[in-house]
Amino acid sequence: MTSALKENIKKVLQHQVDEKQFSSFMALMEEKNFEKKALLCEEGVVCKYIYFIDKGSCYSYLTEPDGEKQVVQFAIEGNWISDLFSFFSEKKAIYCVEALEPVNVLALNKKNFQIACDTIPWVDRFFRVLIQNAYVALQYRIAKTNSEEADARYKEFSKLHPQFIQRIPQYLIASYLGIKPQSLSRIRKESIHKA
Amino acid sequence: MTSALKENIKKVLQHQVDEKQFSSFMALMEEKNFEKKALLCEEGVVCKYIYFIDKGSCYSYLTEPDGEKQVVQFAIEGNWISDLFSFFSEKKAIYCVEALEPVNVLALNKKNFQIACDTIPWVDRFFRVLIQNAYVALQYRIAKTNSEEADARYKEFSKLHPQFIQRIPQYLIASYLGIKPQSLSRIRKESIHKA
DNA sequence: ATCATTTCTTAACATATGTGAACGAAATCC
DNA sequence: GGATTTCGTTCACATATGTTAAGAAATGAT
Repeated sequence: MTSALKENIKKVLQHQVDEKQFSSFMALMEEKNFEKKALLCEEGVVCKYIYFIDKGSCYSYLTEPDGEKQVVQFAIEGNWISDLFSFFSEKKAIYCVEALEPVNVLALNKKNFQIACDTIPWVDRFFRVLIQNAYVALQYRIAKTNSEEADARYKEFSKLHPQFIQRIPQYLIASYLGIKPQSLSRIRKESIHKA
Repeated sequence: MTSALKENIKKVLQHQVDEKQFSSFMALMEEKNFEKKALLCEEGVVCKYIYFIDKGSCYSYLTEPDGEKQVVQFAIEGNWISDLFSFFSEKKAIYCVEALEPVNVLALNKKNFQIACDTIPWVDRFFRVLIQNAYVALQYRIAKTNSEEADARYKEFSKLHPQFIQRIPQYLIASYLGIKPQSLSRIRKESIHKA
């Protein structure tokens, strides 16, 4: 259960971490399990944890005034997910995080997050780099969302996240790409013709 | 010259900072001036600084294979801007940052960034929160980009950044919103009719 | 297995945004 | 201050995506 997290830390920091320090970090995390469709964070409620996905998958979404769900992020094994604004500000969440499959996660609450940052040398830096990487990726995603048409965005998404294509319902991928399910269906059909 | 930065730090950290520590931080920054159209970062070149805008404005953009510029961020007095990926990884930048008006900035290079993080207690946290806030805002922006039509996006942008509307050419705002200048012109015309 | 629910596909039509071109206004350059 | 370029607007037409609706396919429950 711990090895995926260790790999993740190593990848983000680009170096190995001390075994004992890693154990202290692990000790601050709670193992939790959720059924499919369970909510890990809920809109309107303060989000108490940031989650590392050990097994399974989830996604976060915003609910529009008209009830539409707008998908913001997907997360599978090895990814982190939360409503960061809510977690850090302790204000009500604006996103929901929902399990797509049964999930096992390591959950870190804010008190333990603070303790980890204060007592384990690389933790502060780890989260800074983690968020930094996410920010950089998001900036690129928005540039592409604005400049490319839907078929190119889908093609890039498939290439970048082939695992997601397998495991995530198309109507959620459509939302993530900013189009309707019918449009994604059309795009997929056309891409088969061309290929 | 220093008061804008002090305000910025206070706002991000949500508390005052020690005067002496602030001076040490300031001492690590270089004052620089750029003419309109000058490049603060250039695609293909490692971006050596992160910039705090003291006076003037800039924007960052991606250049598409067909030569189109895709605007990613605007920055005016009190904002930070850079190609963060390039700055931290020391790899070639994928964005350009260009002055929209003559600008005065405080520029922080990577060596000094490290020194500041290592020697001034709140600096590490300051940059983490800064990036965190930017990440949260971007996530919201992409959700809206995907779910709202161009007229609503423009309306929200005007409301959120009235100063930008005054100072930034429309064709750049159009790019930022993911539409063509002609479409923005049409949207503006229609919004006058309705109002 | 059967039925109910959810997800995906297809089609005809509606609408928003893109494209190309023209023009004038404004800004910039000598 | 006049020449030149850049920017904003408008229009007619092209195209991508949305909408509505129906049914097929897949999934889940009993």
